[in-house]
Amino acid sequence: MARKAANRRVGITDVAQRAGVSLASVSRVMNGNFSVDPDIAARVRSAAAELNYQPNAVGRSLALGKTDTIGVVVPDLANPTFQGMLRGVSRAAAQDGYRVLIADSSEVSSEESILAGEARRRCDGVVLCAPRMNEAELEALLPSLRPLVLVNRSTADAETPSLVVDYGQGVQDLAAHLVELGHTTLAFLEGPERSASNQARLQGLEKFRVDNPEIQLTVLSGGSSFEAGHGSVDSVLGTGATGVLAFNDLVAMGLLSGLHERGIDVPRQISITGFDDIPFANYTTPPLTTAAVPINDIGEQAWHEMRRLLGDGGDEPSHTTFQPELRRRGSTGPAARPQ
Amino acid sequence: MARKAANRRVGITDVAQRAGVSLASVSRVMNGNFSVDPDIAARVRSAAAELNYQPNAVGRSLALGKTDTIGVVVPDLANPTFQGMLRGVSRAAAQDGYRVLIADSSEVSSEESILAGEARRRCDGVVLCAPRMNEAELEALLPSLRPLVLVNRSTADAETPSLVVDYGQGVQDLAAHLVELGHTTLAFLEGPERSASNQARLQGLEKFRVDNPEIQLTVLSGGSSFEAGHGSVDSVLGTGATGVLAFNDLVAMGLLSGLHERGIDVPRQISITGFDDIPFANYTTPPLTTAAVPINDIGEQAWHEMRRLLGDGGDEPSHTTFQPELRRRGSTGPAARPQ
DNA sequence: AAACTATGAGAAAACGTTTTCTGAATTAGG
DNA sequence: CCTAATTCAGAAAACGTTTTCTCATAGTTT
Repeated sequence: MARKAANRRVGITDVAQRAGVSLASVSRVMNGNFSVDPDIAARVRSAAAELNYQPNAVGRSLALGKTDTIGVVVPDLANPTFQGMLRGVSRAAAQDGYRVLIADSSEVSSEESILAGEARRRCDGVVLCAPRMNEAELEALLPSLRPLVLVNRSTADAETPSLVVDYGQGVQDLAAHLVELGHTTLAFLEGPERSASNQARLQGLEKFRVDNPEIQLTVLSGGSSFEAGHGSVDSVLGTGATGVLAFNDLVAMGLLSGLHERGIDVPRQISITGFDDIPFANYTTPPLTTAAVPINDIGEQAWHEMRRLLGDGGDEPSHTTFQPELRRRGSTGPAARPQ
Repeated sequence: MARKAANRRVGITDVAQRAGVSLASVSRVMNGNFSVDPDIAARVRSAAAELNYQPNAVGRSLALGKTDTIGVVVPDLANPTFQGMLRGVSRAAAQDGYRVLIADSSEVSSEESILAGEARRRCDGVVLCAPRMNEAELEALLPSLRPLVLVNRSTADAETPSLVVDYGQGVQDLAAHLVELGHTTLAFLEGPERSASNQARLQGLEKFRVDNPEIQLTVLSGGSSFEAGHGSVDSVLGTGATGVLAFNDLVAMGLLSGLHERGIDVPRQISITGFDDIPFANYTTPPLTTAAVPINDIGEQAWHEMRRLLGDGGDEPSHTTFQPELRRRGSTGPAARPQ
């Protein structure tokens, strides 16, 4: 059959021609902006329907100077935390008719700035979640990314809103919970060294040390994945700790699994805490005691900040801090009596 | 300070002016397309650098007639399966310099067609994952979405590539596995009735029934979430089945958790199988026996099909079927001897 | 040395919209 | 009944690029 013909996409011009009116009128009808003769409106509408006219978004964006799209940069799409954030942003933005372009830096922090820049050029704004990017680079990039909302990261610049989690407080709450249960020897399985949120946890633990000089606390290098936790069994056991603060739920689950394989009972012999309260933290055996981070809300808030930036920009940019909430579950229990 | 000034974004015109050349030359230099006098090139480059020129992607897209972006429509961003698919597409597309716009229909199937249409208008193509959309609607929508790649769904139209999973075979493999373990009374906890993949499973089980007339198989209505599984404990126990085929891993995990609360031992008293092999299926206690769906690969393949569609379109559109792979793990075991 | 061919820079058209501006018609007011 | 104000359709400019086309210049060839 004829395949070459009618190949060109139908544009506003075709509709105008068919309806016997001008481009301007078609545009007006389609956007319902100005009053236009009902007769013309009807003609345009039917012409558009007959031709199955779909307005071209790119042309529209160019004329309007906006894309109704924001970019979200995340370090790793496989990580439940960032998935949750993305989902929160996406749903909230959709409510206001905005779409989300994703940029997954695949944990390659050198890519982050490039991706963020590219996203910004295609979108009206960027939500940046780049825990590993160093401060100087971020500072330099900042102006060219605006409107920008930072997640899990703050900056000297007061103009850009940021949503951060009080990891320091959260880890102190978890440690206090363990102490309360009678644990006196703790270990912290730390995350990626350069990660901002890892630093925050370390600072929190420093404070904890000052407040609880009698408690022994060892810091172990680890990572942020299930595998990192799974591989840390030996070093954890080496410390003799009865309470382990894992960097996050993923690590805790890995550790849990590793200890299980060794026949070590959790929480009877060792108590474990996670961080984040990812959806599955509740479903491990035993369920994970953790510090819950309202990650969906954070994503939603990130959008709200962005919307403010895109709109009038009325109020001051806000710098919200979210307090993690302790969830006591089965993975922590009373310390075993020193035999 | 001066804030109103220098407000306008710097465009190609500014660069041309500063370098003392024409727009055309700037464009040529920026894209490195044609040979251009080294002296001019240098002038342009330094001008661009001084002004910190960032080419406007929308203008570029309009001129080029392409956005280097594809849309991905998923029913639920909270579902690990779709997360995996999205990630696969996103990473593969990024390799080829493409970006992904996400459209989360939040399980509202009436939104799917609208979202898909909107995504298409903003992008060069659409990867559609809409298990609930009815056949007629899909068929009607098809032409306006092209280039289109269907995931987990096929259509009469041979032109649009599709990536499907052989759920029928997978569920038969799982059932056979249970039979092999000595189970004679099975239950299938079905998913959303209208879901295409649920239908495929039911068909597979019909075949299984024919092949194994001696096995008793009850179909129970359920859902696709953890909660659905968790809430099905009673109806499952009511069937007296010793082997349960859950719609997917999420449902299986919910069921597992519910049975655990009731003090029912898995797999000693009841064996459970999932479907998909989501990342956490391996980390439950006991780990889930399941039919592994290579969801990341599917996403990657979806991109490859899309790339073909966007490119020369050389070969025939392919309709790939992925075979789930049985993963024997701890949640299934020998049937208890009838006392 | 003259004519012809590369080479490459600039002017202008194109992409598909929205919106300002212009001008004609219609209505209201004096 | 005529002028002024108002409404609304169409022409044209604008958004920011890329690319075709035109033309001048420099380089080759006879």
